[in-house]
Amino acid sequence: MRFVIARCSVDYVGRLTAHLPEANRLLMIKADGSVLVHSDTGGYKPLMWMTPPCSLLEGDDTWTVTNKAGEQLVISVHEVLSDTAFELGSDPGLMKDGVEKQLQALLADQCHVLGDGFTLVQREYFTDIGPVDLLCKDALGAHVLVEIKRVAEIDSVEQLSRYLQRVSTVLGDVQGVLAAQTFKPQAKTLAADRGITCVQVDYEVLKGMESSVPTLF
Amino acid sequence: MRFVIARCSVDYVGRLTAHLPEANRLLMIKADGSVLVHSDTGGYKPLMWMTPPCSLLEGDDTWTVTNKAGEQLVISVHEVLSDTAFELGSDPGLMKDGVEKQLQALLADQCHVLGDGFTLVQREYFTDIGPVDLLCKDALGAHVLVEIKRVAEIDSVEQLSRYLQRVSTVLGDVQGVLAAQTFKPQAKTLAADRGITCVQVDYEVLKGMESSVPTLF
DNA sequence: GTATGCATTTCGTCA
DNA sequence: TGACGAAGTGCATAC
Repeated sequence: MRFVIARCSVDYVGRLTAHLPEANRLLMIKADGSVLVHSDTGGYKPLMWMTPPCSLLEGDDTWTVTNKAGEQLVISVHEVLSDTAFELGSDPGLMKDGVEKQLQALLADQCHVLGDGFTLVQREYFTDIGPVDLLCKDALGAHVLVEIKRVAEIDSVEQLSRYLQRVSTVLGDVQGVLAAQTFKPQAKTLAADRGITCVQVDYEVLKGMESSVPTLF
Repeated sequence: MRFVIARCSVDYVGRLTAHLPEANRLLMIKADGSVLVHSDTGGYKPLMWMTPPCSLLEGDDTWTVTNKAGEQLVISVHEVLSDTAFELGSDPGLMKDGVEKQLQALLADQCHVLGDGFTLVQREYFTDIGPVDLLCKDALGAHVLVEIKRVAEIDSVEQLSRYLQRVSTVLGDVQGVLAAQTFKPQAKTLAADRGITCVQVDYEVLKGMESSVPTLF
């Protein structure tokens, strides 16, 4: 990885055009060829960048970064304050826990929390417009489609509505359940309007319940 | 801005939990307090980060970054390979051209490209479920709602559908037009199903047409 | 402060 | 490769 501190102006021409006036910034060139232009504020996101694969043509005082699609980052380097490089080696990558897939796995195991007497028929039930997170049956044996989100927004209700409409032509009358850790007010309102049940779930509680099962015996 | 090259392991506990095993990485501490952990690959996005406002507590070999919500980034620094800092000063910020707002302005001026004899009634027409990009009238004087996207996806159709349903109670029968530079197939299909017209627009052409008008006289 | 929608979204997965 | 959905989405803006 190479770090250049430079007084520079930058232009991006690609999906949009953008211009950065002259100022001191960090230019970061990664081993994979990607280039990031960072300022001292506005964490996380670079002011401008080019994602790999791309190539850097380093001229006398103009650097040009080009990718496959022909998008360009043109950096005019007016003064170099520092130019250093380090060999970092490859990164082992990171482990995540708590995202939607985990929630889906937990709810597949414990779908009774979604409704009284609910049993799992299938996880990732595929329709021709996409996969439904869970297909369950309620206590009376009627089918239930379950959509799982970390945060349920209005789009989640629309998505489940489409599934319900689609699946009803195959399975007949089907209920809908939207399960999430948090619900946006609009989502709750629209869900109620569509006859969709909202079930708030707690990831930590679900995880605790699951881990308690194997340790009990 | 401070740059530390270090052999470190990192843990994030917040909206999810994540762990980075020991490896050489760049730790970037910005003037606004934000902390970014970058590896030598995977451009643009840091492996882990904390966005401002947040505070860094620098212990002997453990750095702890905490934000208002109580989320934490815990960095175990095993070996520091480099530790430098630069005063970059504030950034003048960047100029953008070509995003949705620009497209909206251009189409407001040239709404005839959206349909024969279309005239603009109002830009950013506010409804109680949100603003409609353009309210137009067609050649016959009937109202038309226009939703503008750079890329039209299925959600764009849902969004316009909601507006149409809402506005129809006020303005009576209303047509819908979805204008975008590119359309996802699903969006086109659903739009056709809902009786919504899709109009593909070219940003460069619109811009050329607009700039030609004032220079003609 | 909360809610809403855009983003050069980026990023993964799967057909 | 293209399409689709999630993201610790981040981020600006309107209410």
